[in-house]
Amino acid sequence: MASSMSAERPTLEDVAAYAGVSRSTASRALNEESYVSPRAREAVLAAARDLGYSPNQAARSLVTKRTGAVALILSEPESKVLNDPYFLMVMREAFRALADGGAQMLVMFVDNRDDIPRTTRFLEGGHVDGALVFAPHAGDPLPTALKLLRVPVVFGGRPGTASRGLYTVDYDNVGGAHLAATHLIQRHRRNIVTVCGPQDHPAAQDRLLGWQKALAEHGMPIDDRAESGDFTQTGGEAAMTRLLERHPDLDAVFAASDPMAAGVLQALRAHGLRVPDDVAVVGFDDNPSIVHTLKPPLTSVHQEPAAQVRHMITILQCLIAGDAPTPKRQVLPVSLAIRDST
Amino acid sequence: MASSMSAERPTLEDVAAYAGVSRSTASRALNEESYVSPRAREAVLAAARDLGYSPNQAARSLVTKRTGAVALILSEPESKVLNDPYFLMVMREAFRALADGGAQMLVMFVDNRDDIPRTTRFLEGGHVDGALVFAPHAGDPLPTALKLLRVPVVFGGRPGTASRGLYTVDYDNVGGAHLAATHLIQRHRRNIVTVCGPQDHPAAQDRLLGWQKALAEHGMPIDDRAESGDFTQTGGEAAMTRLLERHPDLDAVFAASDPMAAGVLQALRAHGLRVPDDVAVVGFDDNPSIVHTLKPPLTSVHQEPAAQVRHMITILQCLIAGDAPTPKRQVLPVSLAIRDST
DNA sequence: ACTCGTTCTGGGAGCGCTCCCAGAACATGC
DNA sequence: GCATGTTCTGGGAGCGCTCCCAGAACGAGT
Repeated sequence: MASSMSAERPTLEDVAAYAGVSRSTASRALNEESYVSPRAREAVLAAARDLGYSPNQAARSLVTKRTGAVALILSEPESKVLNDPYFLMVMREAFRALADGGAQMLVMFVDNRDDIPRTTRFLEGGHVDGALVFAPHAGDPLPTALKLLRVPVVFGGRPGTASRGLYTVDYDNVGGAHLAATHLIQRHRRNIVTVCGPQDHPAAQDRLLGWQKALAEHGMPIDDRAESGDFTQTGGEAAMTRLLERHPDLDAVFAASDPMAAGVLQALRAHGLRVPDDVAVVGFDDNPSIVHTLKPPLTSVHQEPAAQVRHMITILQCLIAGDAPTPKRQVLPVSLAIRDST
Repeated sequence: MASSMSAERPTLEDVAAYAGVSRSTASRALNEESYVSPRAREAVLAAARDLGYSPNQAARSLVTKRTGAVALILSEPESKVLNDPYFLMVMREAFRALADGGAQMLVMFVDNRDDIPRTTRFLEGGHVDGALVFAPHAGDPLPTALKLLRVPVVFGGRPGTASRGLYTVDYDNVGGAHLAATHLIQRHRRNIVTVCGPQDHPAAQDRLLGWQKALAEHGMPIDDRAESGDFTQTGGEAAMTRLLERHPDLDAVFAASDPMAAGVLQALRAHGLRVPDDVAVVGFDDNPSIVHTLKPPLTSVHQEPAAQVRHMITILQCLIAGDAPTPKRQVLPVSLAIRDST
């Protein structure tokens, strides 16, 4: 009763037989190598089309030692990631860029320390050719753990722990904050405060630093003028309220993220202050789904997640190919998108 | 110069040799099969530990015809997904549930029709054992395309097109909307409107239907009392403004999503109406990052994305194992989380 | 002693592919 | 004619694993 099922997937051998050539020639034709006669190539491609052939990845990667897959690792506690459209943009861009290069994207979340052994074991297991990692938290032990592996890894943003020697693609957070603060100064604001991010975040540290630098360059006071939010809207609102108590006469705010800027606007409205007439506000991220829905539309430091991800993938592909690109740390420029809030 | 590199990954043969048994016995010991003496099993496990052995997945799946990977396919245009924390919750839950079962999660986005061939080709290619698909849009051609494949597929939510014969795990949208409207009626509201979702969305259709049913059961008017938002906050605000013009004396609103409910609250505030004193508001989704930040906290129809995803995975695993679970269409119950907005 | 039955073991085959290498086919030079 | 390429082809080997099957080892019953 062993009648041959038509449901069997055709193999390379089937394609070769159908095309009247050998397995080797079929393989060469499909992999677009040289040393294949046009006649043979045509025949093989036609056969593959007719039979609906698609190569068995398992067999291929068994010999090439390549899986054609890349892991995207997001290391942030659940609550944070859920509210952050940034990660979704990153995921989409990564998927798209990888798919265009014929690679698959394997997503992994790391919620807590317990997930780390599983993650490293997985990466060591040879399931993927490399990994893109976002671990924005300073205390995160993941980067250190991954450093020991032989798997190529590229980090998005500056990881807080032991970033030395790692491949990273970061934004110019210092420069962006500097840009924002300078813009406020040019708008003749003289009483500038900041709602900064949590200082266990390298990105938040850099943004605070840039703000401080710009103000110091113009001889303006920085002490006691920074309040930390937690990168969320409610956190931004609370921080702004505290700042207003301390500096009732402030005339400009640099918020280290767009959601916090939204909170800032709320707090200002609650205090009866007009934007930008009484107080100018700048955000950071230039998140399209936030800046345009706010009233007034928010001036914000613009960064390009797509560019970051594509950069990371380029570097990773070099590493996978065996090259060691320099420099290890790349910093992408940011710009300022000026709107009605300043 | 062919000195053996210590960087070489150990194979099963190495483990067997180290343990002093054969390849077959080593395989049996590691795969926890019977017919292995305790002595041999111990030796093999110790050897695997000592050598840091992890099996080559490619080689394994070449013979087992299983990849141990499942695709998660999200079919929604970019703009929608970015604002929707629902998808991120789904992704995390799916990752976690699959990882616990030893399976990998491969994420794919389908933005437009052009992505469909790539997606089907990929699924046909045998890269994954099955797929979880979210395609909430009614016109989406993806479900029909996937129907023709031999790969097990389970849908989240009722796909608009040709849902007959597909495996689906949906929420009781009709029941949830009915629950919400009935609750408003019990709160002695007599002038109830709804901000419904886009009617090319099966879920939105169901929610409108449930609202209509509840009102009809109590002999209340439904004509001219539904305005469509696009599931976003701004859409909800606009729809509410239109409803207020038409029914200035309305005293309750059922919004078919939480973001739209947020817009409803904004519009009501702009019209100087108090919630819940003048107007009661119910949302849908019970999105934790929305309902608690609104003022007042929002009464909303509660659903459990985690339960949905786990259900989908259970069914998918059955299908992969070769079973055909019945019924094909599962509907999960929803409840009402009552807060201060009603 | 011998047959059974059960538990355990090792080797062979083979999954579908890529790589290597020997050699065929063809053109080009003297 | 023969030596010398260059282009093209097919078969063999082998990647690391699982499965099958023959047979060893061991006990228990006659």
